[in-house]
Amino acid sequence: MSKPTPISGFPEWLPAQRMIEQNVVEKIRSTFELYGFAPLETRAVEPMDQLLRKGETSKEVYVLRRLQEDPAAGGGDDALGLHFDLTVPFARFVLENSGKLQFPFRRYQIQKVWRGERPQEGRYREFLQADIDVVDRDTLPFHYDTEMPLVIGDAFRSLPIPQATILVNNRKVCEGFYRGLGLEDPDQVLRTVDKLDKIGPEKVAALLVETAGATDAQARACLRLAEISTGDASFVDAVRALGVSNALLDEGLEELVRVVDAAAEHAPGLIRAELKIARGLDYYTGTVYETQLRGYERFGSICSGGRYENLASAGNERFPGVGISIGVSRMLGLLFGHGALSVSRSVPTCVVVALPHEDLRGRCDGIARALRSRRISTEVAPSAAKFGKQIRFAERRGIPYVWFPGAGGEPDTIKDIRSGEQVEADAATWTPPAGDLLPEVSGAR
RNA sequence: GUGGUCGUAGCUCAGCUGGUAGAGCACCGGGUUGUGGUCCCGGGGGUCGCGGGUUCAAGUCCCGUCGAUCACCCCA
Repeated sequence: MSKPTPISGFPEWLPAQRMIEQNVVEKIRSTFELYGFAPLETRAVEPMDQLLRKGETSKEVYVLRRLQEDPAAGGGDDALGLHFDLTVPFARFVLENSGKLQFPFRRYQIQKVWRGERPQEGRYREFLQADIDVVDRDTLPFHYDTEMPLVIGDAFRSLPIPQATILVNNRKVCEGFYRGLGLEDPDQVLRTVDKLDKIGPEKVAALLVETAGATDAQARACLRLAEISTGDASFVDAVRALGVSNALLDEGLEELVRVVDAAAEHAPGLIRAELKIARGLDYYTGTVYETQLRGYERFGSICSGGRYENLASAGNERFPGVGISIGVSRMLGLLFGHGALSVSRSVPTCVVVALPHEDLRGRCDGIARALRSRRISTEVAPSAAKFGKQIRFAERRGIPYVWFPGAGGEPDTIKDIRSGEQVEADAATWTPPAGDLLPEVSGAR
């Protein structure tokens, strides 16, 4: 049998990286809970018609099929697919369980999702997302739109990663502006303007004239709007200066100001109003978020979301929501790729108990048990090799301490192999410095 | 899903116009007969991503495929 090879787009981390991931996820999770988001996990699969309810994303959905299956039965409305985000399954869950939930309902979900896209650095087919959403019945107060970035800001500040900037826009601003200009197809304009960074203003203007029925003047105005980017509420003056008036535009500006002002008060420097960002998903109706990491701008957003007015609705019931999702795998993949994250050791072990002789394994196991009973991660050396080798066993793994059972009635000793310092110790009482108890994750090298 | 670039030891790479694989680091052993990291000596390890083709002969040329990466699409 030949050597197995990776499957494109399905990353597998080494233990050291997995420890970083677990550490990062735990910090994100605790931040979410600090804000009162309740834990939720939904199944990995959804009926295809649920997944395809919004937008034409069908080509990226992985379909579930049994090996022994009647070919004629596949592909119906009841076919199953792996979820490609956590918002759509959540919307379904809310509709299904609305009678058992209290509203406004705020929950977090940290789960794998799957997309059949072509992988690249930081883009995978199987990846982890950490998502928060708030939904309410009929209407959802706007202040939740201002809260989302603050939660994310706190989560990111708890991690040893480069500075994150959340870019915010509001679809009402764009749509209102375009309509105020007299453009009939705001969605088409939005899609075109979204290409600004890739193809440049000249080509966008030409495309607007070509595909969205814009005049040269209208196209120029759209570009002027897209240029606006401010860290405070001054974007309003910049928009007003373009001389377009429209009720929806006014509403959008007012909302966007509230988001920016809230961040200015609680998390200065976290947010920029960036009027060119659009977001691909078509269920967003108001606020939209994207997030860049300093130094990693070219890799795009590692955390995005927005306001959706109609995603969770069935019959008379309607549950508008707002949410944002951290692309954990994407973020880690990028940082790993640039050597920007490290752990103090490659295993959880804090202490290796040296084994002087195989006959003493029982005594060494006892020492390990005593340490473990006080939550100190301990393993006993694999074999009674020379002490030099046993120390090297620990060193290779970054394990900071080696415990030496005392011979012939001598007291035990413990050696910090980083400093070489070795002192007497009692397994019933010895405790490592707080910083050595668990592996420490840090940024850069 | 479409197109481009790349793919030699665990890692970084060398291998000229085709002549059946090499270095540094890492790893293992010994010097140092039970306390590592330096130094010296020695050693193991490669179906040259995989499969097919051209050729007397392919790591080297051709085709396919898988993987990585980039652009498009889309997006975490």
